Amino acid sequence: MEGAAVEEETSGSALAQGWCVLSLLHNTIEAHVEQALQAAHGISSREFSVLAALSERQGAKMRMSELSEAIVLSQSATTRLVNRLENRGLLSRVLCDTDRRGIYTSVTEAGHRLLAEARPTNDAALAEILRTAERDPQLAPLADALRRHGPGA
Amino acid sequence: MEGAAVEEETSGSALAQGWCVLSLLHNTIEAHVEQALQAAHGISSREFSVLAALSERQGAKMRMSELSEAIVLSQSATTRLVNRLENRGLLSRVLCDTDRRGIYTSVTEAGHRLLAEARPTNDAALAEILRTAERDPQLAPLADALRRHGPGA
DNA sequence: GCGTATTATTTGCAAGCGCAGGTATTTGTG
DNA sequence: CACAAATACCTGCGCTTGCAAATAATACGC
Repeated sequence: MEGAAVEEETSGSALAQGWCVLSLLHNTIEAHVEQALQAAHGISSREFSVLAALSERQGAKMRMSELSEAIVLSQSATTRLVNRLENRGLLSRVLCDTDRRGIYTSVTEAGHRLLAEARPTNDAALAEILRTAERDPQLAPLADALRRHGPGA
Repeated sequence: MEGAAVEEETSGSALAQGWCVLSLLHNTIEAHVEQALQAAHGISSREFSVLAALSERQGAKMRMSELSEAIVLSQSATTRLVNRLENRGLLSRVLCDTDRRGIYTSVTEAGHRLLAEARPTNDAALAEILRTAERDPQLAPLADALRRHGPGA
């Protein structure tokens, strides 16, 4: 009786309902991962994602505009995010010699080390919150899809 | 032009990779929906979700703490978010008479009207960005799961 | 080469967020 | 009833964000 608090029929479309669930799942995971990363390594979820995204490029570098697109963040926010990480010595800016407007952002040695340290924390937090999510009937379908990382692929 | 830019092998775990994709999908959808709702009705994606969440409760009301849990937001942010919506006349606070600490937040008539107006915008923006997402091989699996709103359910 | 449009990045500003701390109310212990 | 602990909500403060405008460099037309 008391477990049946969420029985709405969602007067919005099925798509809106799905988006609502996706959003809920995302926000829940992010909050959990954020806390874990912040507590263990002093970096935010977004900062981690920047390091992770960059490290997956050859040379671990990317242009500012590419980066902002990759993490879906405004260019101004990306500039300051990179500033912060640069000030902590985790990233460094490298001028592009063929186009002096362009700036490559690259992961430093310290950045690679921090990323290597933080990855297990990230994975553990992810696994933990996903286990929890899979127990919620509303979240379970998407959570499963996430775990399997796509049905066909 | 450079459509084949995403060929990384993602040195992180499969879970981390899945989370990265989920995050990308979420942020992309949110950015798109945010713009649509803001442009057409002057409300943010979060404000819409508050109205939607409340309207699905009988009486269209909820306690502050319930609300902050439902939309995964801190209590302080929830307080101010409700303040803003209250100042616009979309929500109203109702004191709980059995526990004078508790406050029910309820959707006003104007709030219901705005929600009714904004739903089509929300649905259209959602449908549009989802069509786009389904063309991205990286996003397609999750986007499909979202459209079907769960494989089994 | 000169001037204009375009592209890449940064900065000013106001708004929203989380954390820590504060107030008001209820609950539990005696 | 008195008092401490817990609960529900609000406020001060610093940080991050997005939008719009500024800056710097390239590309194009002439």
